[in-house]
Amino acid sequence: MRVKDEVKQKALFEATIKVVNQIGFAASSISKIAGEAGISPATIYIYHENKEELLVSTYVEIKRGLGEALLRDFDESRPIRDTFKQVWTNGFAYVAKNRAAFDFAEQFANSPYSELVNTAEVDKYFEPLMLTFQRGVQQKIIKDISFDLMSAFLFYPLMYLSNRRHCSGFELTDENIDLAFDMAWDAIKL
Amino acid sequence: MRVKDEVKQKALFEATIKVVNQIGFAASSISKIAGEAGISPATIYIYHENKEELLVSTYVEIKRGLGEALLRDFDESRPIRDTFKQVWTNGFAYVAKNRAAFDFAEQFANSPYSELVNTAEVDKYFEPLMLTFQRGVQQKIIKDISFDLMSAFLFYPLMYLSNRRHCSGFELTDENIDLAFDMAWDAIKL
Amino acid sequence: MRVKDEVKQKALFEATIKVVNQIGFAASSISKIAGEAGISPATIYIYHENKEELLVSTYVEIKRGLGEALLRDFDESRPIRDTFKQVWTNGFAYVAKNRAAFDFAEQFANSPYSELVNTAEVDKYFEPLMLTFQRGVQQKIIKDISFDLMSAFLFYPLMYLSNRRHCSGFELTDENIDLAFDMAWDAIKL
Amino acid sequence: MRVKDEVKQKALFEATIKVVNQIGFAASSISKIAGEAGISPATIYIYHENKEELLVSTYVEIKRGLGEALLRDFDESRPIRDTFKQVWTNGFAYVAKNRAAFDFAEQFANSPYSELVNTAEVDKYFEPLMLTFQRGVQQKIIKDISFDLMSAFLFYPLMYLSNRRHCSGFELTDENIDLAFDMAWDAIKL
DNA sequence: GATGAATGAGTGTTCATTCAT
DNA sequence: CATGAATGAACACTCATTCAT
Repeated sequence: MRVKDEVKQKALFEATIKVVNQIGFAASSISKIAGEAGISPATIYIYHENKEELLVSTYVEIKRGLGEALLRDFDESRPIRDTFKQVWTNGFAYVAKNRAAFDFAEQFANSPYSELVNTAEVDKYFEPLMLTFQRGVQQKIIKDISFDLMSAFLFYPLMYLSNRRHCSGFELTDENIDLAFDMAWDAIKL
Repeated sequence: MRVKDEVKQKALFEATIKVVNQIGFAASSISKIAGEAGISPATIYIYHENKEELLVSTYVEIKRGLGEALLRDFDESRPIRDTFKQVWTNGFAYVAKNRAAFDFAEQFANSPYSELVNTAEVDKYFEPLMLTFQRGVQQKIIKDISFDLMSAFLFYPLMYLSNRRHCSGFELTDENIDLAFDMAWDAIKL
Repeated sequence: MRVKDEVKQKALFEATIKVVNQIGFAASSISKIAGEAGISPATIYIYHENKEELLVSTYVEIKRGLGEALLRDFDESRPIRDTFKQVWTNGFAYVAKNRAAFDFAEQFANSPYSELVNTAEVDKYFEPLMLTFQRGVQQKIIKDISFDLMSAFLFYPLMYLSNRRHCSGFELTDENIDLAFDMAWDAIKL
Repeated sequence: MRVKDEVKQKALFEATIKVVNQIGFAASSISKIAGEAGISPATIYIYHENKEELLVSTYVEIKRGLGEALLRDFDESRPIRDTFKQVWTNGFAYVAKNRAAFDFAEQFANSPYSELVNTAEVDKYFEPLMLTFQRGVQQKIIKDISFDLMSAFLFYPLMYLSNRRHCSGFELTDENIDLAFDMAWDAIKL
């Protein structure tokens, strides 16, 4: 893979997301993605080793963007609850702005492709959150639980509530988002 | 005339689940499922209209079993917290016993196939839970929230914690399960 | 093949004709014909050895009916031109009443299945015409030509003009039919 | 990028004709045609949208060739009878040289595929004949009949007499061809 | 006599990928 | 760098036919 045209690279990511969201993982094909991106199927193989690598790197790219978004205005000096609330709000804002990318990631994460992801790389994008969580535990503000357990009541509900497939009834108003955060905080706070 | 074989019917469901779990939704094919079930691909079309219907009915069958499992020893006369705790425990017990079915359902629910499910039929299996939830709200034991919002902090964390793809770090010991339930209850209780 | 239910036998012929006309030879299948006839595919094999034999015998049955129709009111004692004119009129009347059967025969006759027909048996149904033709030649009323050559200008134009696929512009009014016969007769008369 | 191969294109047409003639429309398949042409079934889809389009375009190509052949040495300045005689002779010459193509066209024209043909395009190839016919009617050399009616006694008998399936008894000698033309002319001349 | 279950072989078509240009 | 041509392998699905009931 020779990196040359960054515009094309980006168009390719977007086409991949669009096609997968429109017709699903199973029906998505290299030629359809190429068609959507306005390039030849053969050209994809200049930018990506194979189909698998295209999908995985698209996912990682999304995760990178999500990590960036969640950490916007991140300020460790503020109280831990405020920090998490900011992340929570950022999360819903990201979904509102990047619905397609989010939907793709949800589908991807539940497919066997997800096993091919370099988890260390992805985790890196969320490291500050991990550290803040640990600080919260040490300061006895958060329950003495594992990161997974906290995620189950913080990040995962966020995803559930944002997922239109699962949760069409939840309106993403500021009020509702605040209400939901209170619930999440009740779950994890000591 | 030979009689339609219920054993074969069941073997087909199990083969479908197994294949999808092993190689994923996208790579699963009728012929692979048939091979796993030890029958001819053509035979599948005697039992199911097409691939879609095979997958959907497999999912609905799993959901039926899950509903049944969650409602085991269901007793509305007990305190609402106890009722939910029972459901919670039943849920983890179901996953422990039916890991494959659970994994299939997780993948299915995040695929576009999920749009083909008759949601009314599936919801029916979980109706008593809905009613208990509503009773909890009326009795001011549970926060005044929608069913979706409660699910985000009760059923969905259960699934997350049970999902080995997402959450390999959480050990499903009784202790951990109890701890997690406390968190869920903290989130939804008034 | 055990002949048992003549009603079913007839329904089978009609279903065969209908299906072939609706979807064409290539797409016609035993199961579709069985469906149209309201019986099981397996039952067809009680009445017919295989698909081929079903189609061929349907064709022969049609030809029998056509022969019968053409020879209605056949009277060798009348002038030869009148005899042929009667046959000509009968032919168009047959098509008007048995459009489906006619269309089937046209499709069949141009397929390789036609090679499987016992031509001697079919020719038998049209023998009186052959004899009248020969009489016409002997009496020097008709040109000294082969039966094939006469057919090319008598029976075949009849079929062409009746074939909606080829000839949608020709209206089958009595006047047009008379006019066309005059042309046919001009061609073959001495 | 490899260049689309015109030789392959032609081989494909010929293979299509050959297979259809050998085993019939109903039994002809893409893979058999590909096998005959010495290419992969998938390659056919580079040259043709689908099976239907392959068959239809093969037919149109044949019709184009037939039109060209019929109009060889076409000279409107000669007497109308001579013009038609020339066309008639050309027709039999075409069949003699292109038996396979002719047989394919006969089968095709009697199949439901024929409905997919752009008739305007095909008619164009035969337009000069149409005009000559109209001139003949105006000059009161030919009966005042429709083009269809004339075809029934000119082109169609030509096809019948050339069709080995229908007409094995007619020998295509010059003498017989002349004799048959006299009959056709008797039918249509005023 | 009648039929639904069963299947191996086949259908038209699309796939991910390679390669010559 | 980019691509259209090419393909073996696979796809979902239907076929004609058999057979136990």
